[in-house]
Amino acid sequence: MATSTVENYLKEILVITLEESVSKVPMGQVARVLGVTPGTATSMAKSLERDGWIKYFPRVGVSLTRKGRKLAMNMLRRHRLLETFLVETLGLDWSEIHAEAEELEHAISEKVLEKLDEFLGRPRFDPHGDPIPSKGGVIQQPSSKPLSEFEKDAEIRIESIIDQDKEFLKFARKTKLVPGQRFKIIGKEDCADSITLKNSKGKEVNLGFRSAEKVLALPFES
Amino acid sequence: MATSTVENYLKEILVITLEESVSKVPMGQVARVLGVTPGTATSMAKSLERDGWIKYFPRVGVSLTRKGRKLAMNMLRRHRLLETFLVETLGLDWSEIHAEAEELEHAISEKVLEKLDEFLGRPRFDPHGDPIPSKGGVIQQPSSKPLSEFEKDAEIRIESIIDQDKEFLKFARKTKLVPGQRFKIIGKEDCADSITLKNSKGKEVNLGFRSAEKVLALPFES
DNA sequence: TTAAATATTTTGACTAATCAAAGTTATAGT
DNA sequence: ACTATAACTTTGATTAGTCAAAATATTTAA
Repeated sequence: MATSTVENYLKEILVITLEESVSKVPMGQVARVLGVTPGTATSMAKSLERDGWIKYFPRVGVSLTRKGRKLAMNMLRRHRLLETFLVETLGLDWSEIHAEAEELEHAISEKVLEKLDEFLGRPRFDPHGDPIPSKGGVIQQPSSKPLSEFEKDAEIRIESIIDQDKEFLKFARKTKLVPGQRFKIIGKEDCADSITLKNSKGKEVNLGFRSAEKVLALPFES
Repeated sequence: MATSTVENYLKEILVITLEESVSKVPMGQVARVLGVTPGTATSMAKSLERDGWIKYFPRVGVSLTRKGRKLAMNMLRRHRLLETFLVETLGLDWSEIHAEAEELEHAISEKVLEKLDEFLGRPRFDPHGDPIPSKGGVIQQPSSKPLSEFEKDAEIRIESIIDQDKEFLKFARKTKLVPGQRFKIIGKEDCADSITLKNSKGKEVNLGFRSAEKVLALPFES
């Protein structure tokens, strides 16, 4: 049986894998999201590999095995169902549910989770708009489309960047135009070939249509 | 902050203290209820004393400090509120809620607990009929006594079931021998160690004295 | 009252998870 | 291409919680 520390490592690795569409997650990133020193992450990676949860590629990163991915998906399901419960049923504030679910997800049994799912009416998205994996670990990603196809005022979440151009990727990174980030389309001028985005901190980004076609995004329900 | 191991030790010490009306709980009993070896219980007792949760009297036993009792009461509150939620809201079976609550009680925050209490309508008794301590740690004990101590022809209302044994709880549920139910004692044979109850629908239940001692009831005036 | 049984404590060892700090390797920018 | 910086790994230490088995104390019963 996995400890809750193991569950956390696997879940975070999965989340990064999904959000950034990568197969190997570098140790530095693992350490950062888990709030541990790099050395801790490295030694944990070895234990996780020993127990068959991940593959560890020294100085490169880690990827989930099938077994690890299955457990991680299950954690994500728990987390998102719990967040839904906390908002829908208990009326907690949007900003506080993450930390709460983070604790509860390790304690709730499969049986209680099932009952909770049923009680909530088998929701397919959590309060953040993220999809809730099914019991079998299948996650239904709503199909994404290029930024250029969204309308003004749409709220979106970046899904992926098609382009491999180094300059553009640098720009994208600098402006936080990376997978997982949320924006609102506050301006769209077809005649001027321009789209303006704004993130939650009020920062604005301008893109031409040619660039906007290279950025895939999902509609986001708040 | 107390780890969940600490929380468990304190809660179990409190439960024994309440159930047996003793002030010091011997280490052997602590070890038994927590499922650890005696040596482990002893070394844990020292840590708990070092951190001010209990007083440890070598070769005699342990008692809770004020600080320890406060935390233990809070754990009992969590446990019983969670059991109530699992039965009332999620419809779990009576016999399975103890183990579930045992896990969740360490993960639920004070804030979520408050919301849960509100959602449930601030119940004062859990599904077993045991009192739920208030937020301040006050517990109201109803003056109930074991079924075995009532006389023939007495009319009673089941108050709580002390035993946690899965088989007995299943039996109790099947025969409606649950908190709130009313019965008349239609037979009591001291020499045969047997008690016979009848409910308002005429259904009869037979219990040996050993089981009857585990069922607390209140005299009921019709 | 003394030996046997029972209860408790001590000792030494182990695992999981962590950190700090030193050592190693890769990357990036002139 | 070479060095400075960033990323990663190793090493040695710590804490919580546990067990097995040996040592000690207490209780019980003959």
